[in-house]
Amino acid sequence: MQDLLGSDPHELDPLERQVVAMFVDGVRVLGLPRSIGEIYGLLFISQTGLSLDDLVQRLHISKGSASQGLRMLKSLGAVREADGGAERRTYYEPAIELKRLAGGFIREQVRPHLESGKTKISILAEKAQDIDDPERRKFLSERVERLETWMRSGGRVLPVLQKLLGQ
Amino acid sequence: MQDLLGSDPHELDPLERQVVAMFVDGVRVLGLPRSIGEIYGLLFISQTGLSLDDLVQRLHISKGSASQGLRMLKSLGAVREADGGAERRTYYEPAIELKRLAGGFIREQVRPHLESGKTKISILAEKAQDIDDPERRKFLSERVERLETWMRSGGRVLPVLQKLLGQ
DNA sequence: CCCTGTGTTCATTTTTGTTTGAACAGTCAC
DNA sequence: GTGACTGTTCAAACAAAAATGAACACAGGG
Repeated sequence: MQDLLGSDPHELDPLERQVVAMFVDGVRVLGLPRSIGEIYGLLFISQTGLSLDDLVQRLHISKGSASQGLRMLKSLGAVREADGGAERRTYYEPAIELKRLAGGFIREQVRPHLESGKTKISILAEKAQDIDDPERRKFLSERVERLETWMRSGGRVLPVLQKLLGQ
Repeated sequence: MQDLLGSDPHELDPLERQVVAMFVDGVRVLGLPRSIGEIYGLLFISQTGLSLDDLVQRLHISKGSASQGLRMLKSLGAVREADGGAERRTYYEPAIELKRLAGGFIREQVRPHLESGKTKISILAEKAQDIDDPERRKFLSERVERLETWMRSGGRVLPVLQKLLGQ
């Protein structure tokens, strides 16, 4: 079904395309899947909330991708559901405060790794104590200590980051 | 050729294995390939510098991977060549100062994206001015302004990050 | 009920990115 | 020169991650 009266609203216009591409690039740096960038990008540049079906049709992605992408974006606090009134389907809007976006990313993607890292290091620290050769043991202790320093620095940095981005 | 007098020096001992696994996890968070984590991890836990061949044999990776991995680690400032005296082959040692590691990562992996992002946004800003519908144009300008704010925040944060990690 | 519209799940396919290994280049010793 | 050794390159093979789409669950409405 072609729209013969001007541009097809199902297609992205060049400007939208460019914004979407920008966000696709952006999320790749963060190690997130392409579809996340497409979805967030389109929401970011849209004046009205979009439904899952809107995303499917305009981005040419599958319902599955759109559903999973929205789930992740919600968990990151990067999109919220608009209160659609009596509407059946739900519409999504982007969160555009950097503070919120960064906070969600840190909470969901960074902190868990920091935590599990700390655990692994303490296990390592114990094992290092069991080494027989004293010289080797000393060296390992130093390196483990270094890892612990790294983790402490990481822990100190995150709150500062969040604070600086909240402006 | 089996070493019958104790552990084979070509094989990683359990502790080394664990450290390597930790770094493999770590670099994945940063979006870097597995081999980078393996190589840096083994260097980190080794008391002496290691040659390319050492890495190939102990990690069971190809010469190609080792060569490319070392190149990237050098560009990140995460390994340096030990001054091997009259030795033919070169030995590599890890940089273990967080400041240096973070600095290299920011310089090589983060800044370039920030820069290209700024460029893209200014192109976007121009295009937004060409939109006919005044309401749409106003909305787009706001969003572009928002993107510029994000970039400014990003630019402000990096130096602080480097400073905080240099301790 | 049954049917339609909305959204989720998950096994399979597709895409992307990494690793491999063979060919090659450079260097030193003889 | 020639051979042994060290390291690089890059097309092809492979593995990991993401997207697809069909089956499914759920919620109104008629």
